[in-house]
Amino acid sequence: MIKNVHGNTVDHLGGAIVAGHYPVGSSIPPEPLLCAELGISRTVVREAVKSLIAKGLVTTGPKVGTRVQPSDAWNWFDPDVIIWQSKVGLTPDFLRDLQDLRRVVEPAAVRLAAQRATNQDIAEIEAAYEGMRQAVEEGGDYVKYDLRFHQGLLKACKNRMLVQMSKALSALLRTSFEISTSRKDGPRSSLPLHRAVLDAVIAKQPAQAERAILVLIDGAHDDIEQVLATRKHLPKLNLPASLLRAA
Amino acid sequence: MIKNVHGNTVDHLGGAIVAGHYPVGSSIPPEPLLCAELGISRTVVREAVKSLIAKGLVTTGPKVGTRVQPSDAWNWFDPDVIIWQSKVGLTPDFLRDLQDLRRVVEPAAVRLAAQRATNQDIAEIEAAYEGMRQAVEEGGDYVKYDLRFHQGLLKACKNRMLVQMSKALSALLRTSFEISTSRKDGPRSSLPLHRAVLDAVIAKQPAQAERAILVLIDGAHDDIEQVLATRKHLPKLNLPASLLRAA
DNA sequence: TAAGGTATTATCGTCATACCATTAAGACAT
DNA sequence: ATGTCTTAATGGTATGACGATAATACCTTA
Repeated sequence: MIKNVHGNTVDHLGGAIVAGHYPVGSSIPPEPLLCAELGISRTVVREAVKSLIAKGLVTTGPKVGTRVQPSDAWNWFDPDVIIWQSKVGLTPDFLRDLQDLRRVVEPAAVRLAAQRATNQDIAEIEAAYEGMRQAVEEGGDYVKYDLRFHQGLLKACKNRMLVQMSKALSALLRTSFEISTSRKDGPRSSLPLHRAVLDAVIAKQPAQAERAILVLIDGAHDDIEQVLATRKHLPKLNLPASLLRAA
Repeated sequence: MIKNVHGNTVDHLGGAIVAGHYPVGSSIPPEPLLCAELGISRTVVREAVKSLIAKGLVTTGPKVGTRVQPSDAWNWFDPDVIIWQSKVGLTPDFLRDLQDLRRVVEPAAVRLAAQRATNQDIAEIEAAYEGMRQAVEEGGDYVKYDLRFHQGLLKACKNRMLVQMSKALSALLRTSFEISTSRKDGPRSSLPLHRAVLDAVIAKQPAQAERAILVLIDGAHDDIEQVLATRKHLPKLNLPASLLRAA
């Protein structure tokens, strides 16, 4: 953590921008200032800014400085952008967008997975399921295997775009899973739902698999809604840092 | 073209990587070599590489050099990556991935649009439709307005992620539209289908809108399949450069 | 006074050089 | 044959200089 100057700088600036620290359309401090503030050389600042440009967060130009782009120009599927947004707080808007996305992507993905999954894919998902089952019965990291289960599904549909999305979704999935897990008998009750999805995929029954995962997703959706409702007095929902390290 | 050294360098390297010029997992030439080959300073090379890292194309490390990442680690929703892939040739695989994606995203987006579109959104889509109609009857750039029509729909669903996707999809949409347009009475016959989608959105009938756009998509899908079949002897389908400038 | 062109200046863009840090690979010893 | 050490290749960081560009201020002129 003490080294990695470039990575830290990108994180710092990207996080600050996503956090709304710099108003959209305005310029962030000029390069020399950033050098001084962060105690780094101009080289690092410039390379960090280049990374931010590639992620669509800013544009640059002589005399105009480095300007923050409107948020709909950002590359919202960039894992870093998702992480930063998660860190600054999962606003209801952001959660709704991600829930929409999940409801769009996952059913379609399992439909494809039921048609295209290889034995290898199925073995991996089965292993993840086994991990979940063990976590319920003997204790263990349930969320970890839950994540692996869903990412296995996304991977099994053999579509690069959808696989890419699984990375972006992972932040939401973690949140979603953490919330579900923290509720009463979450894991134990959702285990059979997962089993149903997996069985349908193994049986190559796309429609059935889609129905099964919709149950799962809508359940998670309800959980999140409830938690948001009870925390409505808070402007935003902060995640423990531990949730954000895995993407 | 004579200036913009950084942009040109990113394009050059990114294009070469996506084109498979450097085998996955191997290293691209060391920085000093690239400086010599491209006649640029090391600063530019390094900043370009940082951009490529941000797009997920490569990783770097001392002694190991700059290594090309496997293609499923790339940020496939980055407009540049899409452009480069389009330039190198739309392989059947890539087209299939994009078709899948379109079939997943657009129906869902239209469903949401039918629920959330503002009058402003509808006015824009209506204007695009009017452009299409005029292009059919009096001649004009049909594809331009077709694109605008579909992007208007994506925009109307008020979801940042889906809007983002519209940018990535635009390369495919252009191809798709160009192909459809080049077939018999494509535009004239698809005009009423577009009208049906728009009417359903205006009437706030999500299910109906979804059905309507599925007809549209599957029609385009068939057209592309046919064109691919007749060109099967070609390893890839090259696009005219003129199609690639708009993303 | 108002309008338009010109000079100034702030800021990024590019280049060049030097030195540091990391690590893969090969030499060496056990 | 295996583990350890040295080393050299490569990227990482720092610094300084100059060019290019666009916003701003200023100055000229009608």
